[in-house]
Amino acid sequence: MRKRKTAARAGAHLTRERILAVSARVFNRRGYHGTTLDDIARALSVTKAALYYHVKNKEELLFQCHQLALDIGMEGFHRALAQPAPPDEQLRMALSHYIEGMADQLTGTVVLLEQGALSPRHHRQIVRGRDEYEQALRTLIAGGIAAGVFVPCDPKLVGFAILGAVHWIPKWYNPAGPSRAPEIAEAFAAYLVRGLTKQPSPDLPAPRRTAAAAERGVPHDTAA
Amino acid sequence: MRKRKTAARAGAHLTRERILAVSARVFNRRGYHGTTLDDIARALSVTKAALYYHVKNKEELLFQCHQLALDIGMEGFHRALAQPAPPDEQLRMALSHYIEGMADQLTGTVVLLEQGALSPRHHRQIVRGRDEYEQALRTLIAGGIAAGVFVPCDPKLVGFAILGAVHWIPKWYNPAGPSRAPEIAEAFAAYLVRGLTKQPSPDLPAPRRTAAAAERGVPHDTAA
DNA sequence: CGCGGGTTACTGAACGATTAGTAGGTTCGC
DNA sequence: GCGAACCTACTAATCGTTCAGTAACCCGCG
Repeated sequence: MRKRKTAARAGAHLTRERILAVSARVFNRRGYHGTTLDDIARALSVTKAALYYHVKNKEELLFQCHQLALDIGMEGFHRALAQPAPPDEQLRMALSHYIEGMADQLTGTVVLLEQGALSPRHHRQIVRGRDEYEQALRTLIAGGIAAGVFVPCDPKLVGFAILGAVHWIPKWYNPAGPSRAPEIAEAFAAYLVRGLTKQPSPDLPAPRRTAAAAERGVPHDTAA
Repeated sequence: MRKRKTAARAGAHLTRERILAVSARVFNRRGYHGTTLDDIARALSVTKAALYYHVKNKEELLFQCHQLALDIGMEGFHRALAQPAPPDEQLRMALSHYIEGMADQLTGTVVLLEQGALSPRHHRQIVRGRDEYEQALRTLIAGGIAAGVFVPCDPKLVGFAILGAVHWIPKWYNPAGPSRAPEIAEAFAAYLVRGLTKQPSPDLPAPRRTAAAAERGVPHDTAA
């Protein structure tokens, strides 16, 4: 796909993966336009010019982040739909995969956060991918309703609610915090699916300690 | 609070409210740093310098947006908690008020979207307000669990899920679109509360037409 | 009634800081 | 000694902010 040949050289600190992961984190924290290439370079302990050896420009960096996020999301969906399971179970799987992927690989990337940040060509491509993802989600929800598993509702609005909850995760997720990615994925998927299912499903995953003890929050973006 | 005396003059197109509402919309679309004062001025059909007659600077504009969003949120909570109603009904009221307020008054403002955009003083103030709001939400959820109305779960994580769903609304909400604010507020509140309640609550508000017909999406940030 | 000082609500132009992107040199492993 | 990987130092452009001016309007004074 790209010119990578013998890139895993000796002192090659800078891999495409590392650059993408760090960029995504900084983009999420400070916004695309609020992030300077020096910010990213500093987070990678290199200079700005070193980045330009690996990536074409800043916009391309953002594009790759979006593309990766979409790929993770779609992969989760395809896996879930391939399983012979009821819609609620499929939805739970798809969401769980997406959330874990976002948290682990990217520390999250927000899809199309800032309009006008991507070039028109890239914008179209990402919008197309995002629409596909949203369609898949709505179709799954509508199917669940038709099958009598889900409560009647507007799949579009509920889909937006689900995506909002998931896309917001990078805003508060702290890899060093008390909640690990799999735990979050499980809790979110359970809660978000439970709002749709007709049958009273089993209890949501409870916190490790008492519910009251969990009220102390992660400071999230306070601590930076 | 301000020096406004006879401001409702003849050609006074520019009111504080209008500036805030328009700024919030543009900030939400393009991000804080991605928004130039010329963008906002153009949306208001004035020049950039005219803005400086009404507001101190760009950062102050963002601060006011955040403050207004927090005020709307907290007001909804206080109203809901003042009612002698069970936790699920209180939560529904609080969320509904917040969502309608965001959509109507501001077309939404995203709380603390870009770190480092606010001055340290303003940042502290908004973080304090946001933490209060989150605490109120978690306390309400925890209370509902203790009262046996809500399913056992982690109030912190579920709270994040709810806030994410709500804060994401400005990203796709289109005042000219098919879904009006009260409808969205009702659907969201119902879905988000339903994921918590033990008793199988009545069906979610269904779309006006068939569920399948609603699958055609608003193009949202495609159309701009 | 008119006229003049004062205020409100802006405009256009400029400045200064920031920052994406570049040009060209340097180091290090093979 | 050669090229991959990186650095230092710069440029060009954007954008927040300031500032001097100005048109329209209000109010009191003669």
